[in-house]
Amino acid sequence: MPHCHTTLQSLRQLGFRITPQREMIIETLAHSDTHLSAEEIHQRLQPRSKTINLATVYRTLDLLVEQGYATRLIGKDGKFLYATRQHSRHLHLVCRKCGRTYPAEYEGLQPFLEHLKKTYGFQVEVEHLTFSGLCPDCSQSNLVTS
Amino acid sequence: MPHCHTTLQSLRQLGFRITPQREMIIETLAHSDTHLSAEEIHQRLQPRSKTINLATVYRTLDLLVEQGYATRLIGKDGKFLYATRQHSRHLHLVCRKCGRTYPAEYEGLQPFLEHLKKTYGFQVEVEHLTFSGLCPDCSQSNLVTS
DNA sequence: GCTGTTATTGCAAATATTTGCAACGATATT
DNA sequence: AATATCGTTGCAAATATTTGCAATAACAGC
Ligand SMILES: [Mn+2]
Ligand SMILES: [Mn+2]
Ligand SMILES: [Zn+2]
Ligand SMILES: [Zn+2]
Repeated sequence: MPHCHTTLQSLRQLGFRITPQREMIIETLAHSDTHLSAEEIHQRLQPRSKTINLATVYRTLDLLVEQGYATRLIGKDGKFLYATRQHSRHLHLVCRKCGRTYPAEYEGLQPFLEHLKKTYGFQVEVEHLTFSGLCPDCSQSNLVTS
Repeated sequence: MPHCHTTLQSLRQLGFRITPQREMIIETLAHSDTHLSAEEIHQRLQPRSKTINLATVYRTLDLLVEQGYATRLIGKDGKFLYATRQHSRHLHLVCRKCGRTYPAEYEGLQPFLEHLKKTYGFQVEVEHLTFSGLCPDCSQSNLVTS
């Protein structure tokens, strides 16, 4: 069963209704191999549905994030982007200076996340963790005199 | 020398101009003990300056984040909030379900950040790191059937 | 202190995201 | 299959954030 169907079933079990709009949005996001903005999802749905509204896309994405089926991150241009949990897992290292994003492995992070779980009872979800800082290129030219 | 002056001097050395607007915005943010939104900063400046524009506040905050003097995070209601680097350092554990933020220590994270530095040359800035996941309360009621 | 250069501002318009509400339709019940 | 319930949608309006541009003013050089 493809993951978008799994998500739909889970949502139904949680008491949410499965509308054609939600089906299309989830399917589009799950089948994309890149992060998508609400606007992009909306445009990709135009051929299939003339009437689907952008607000519905936003609301569905909010629901998915809230329920843990998608993650939201801030794109290079400052707009929100979304991806499903099936999106390959990696850290996002985002340079505050040039805005570029570098993917990175997060395995070494596990011990610390377990520590957080034990100490605070908080379960961090590693999909799409984002760290902000300075990339190699920008580190050289920028020494902050604290 | 108060930290807001340090920031102003650093910005000047980087070639940015020190305008009264920037002074007021930086001072307001640096002296606040909580995260502030652009709108809140703008309102707090009204008594001092009738004409300061909200767009200027946004632009100045962008500059501060870009240059590493402030951090931007997403507040409980989804709006952006800002804080200076002088803001006490801590992790933000943000629950995706209820939206609450739990402060946490980040010391145990250092080894992993050094690993990132060695491996990718990326210098993560720990001020205001944000982890998303499920808080203790919401963990119980929400089991995602993957 | 005056002058020139050019980064920064205010304003208005553009864009991005959220929200109220009445109509609609998914689901459970019969 | 028809009905009732109530979560969801479309639409329009509200709000949040960004951007273009001409006028302004910071600051370096004289
Ligand atoms: Mn990614
Ligand atoms: Mn904080
Ligand atoms: Zn960079
Ligand atoms: Zn919670």
